Amino acid sequence: MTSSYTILPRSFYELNTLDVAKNLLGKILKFSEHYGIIHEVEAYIGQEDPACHAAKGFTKRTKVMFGDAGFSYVYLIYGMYHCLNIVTETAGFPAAVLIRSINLYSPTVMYLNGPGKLCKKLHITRKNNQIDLTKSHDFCVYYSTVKPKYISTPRIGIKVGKDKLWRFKTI
DNA sequence: ACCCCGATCGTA
DNA sequence: ACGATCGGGGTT
Repeated sequence: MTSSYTILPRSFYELNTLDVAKNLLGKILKFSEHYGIIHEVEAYIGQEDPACHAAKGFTKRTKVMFGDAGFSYVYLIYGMYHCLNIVTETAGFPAAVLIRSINLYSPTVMYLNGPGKLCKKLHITRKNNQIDLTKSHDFCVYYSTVKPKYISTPRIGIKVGKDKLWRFKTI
């Protein structure tokens, strides 16, 4: 018996960010030899969202968020950890989904909670920034029919934009 | 050149 | 509760 994986196409990421975030729950993140089920995400939406890096406008760092959906946005946080995001919506509208935790199931089994720990374990760094996840077969997200139930909460670790319930976590 | 800040995490 | 550690972005 064979199995095939479908890479999520750009159209998956071009929807509004809250829907993309929820839809990413249960999908399979592949990076190099690592495979994990996405368990927790957060949405960062546009220049009006004070917690979104793009609230500062178009800069060398945020330009990827202003680009096409489906690209990786990886940045260094607190001088020692990296965070992985996937760009959403249309070019010109800066938004992304932060991948906060995954259930790693291959080649090792481990629950990676926290965006910094996730990137450290998978060896995702700024070198993996601005990669087209709809084209790469080494860094992508696979389709899955799983539709996990989830809870919505404020985003973690931010000082502004706490009123928005834009964190989605599989129950 | 200088300063402040931060989508984190491990330790206490 | 707090420090580690450094790049981004604004200011001088």
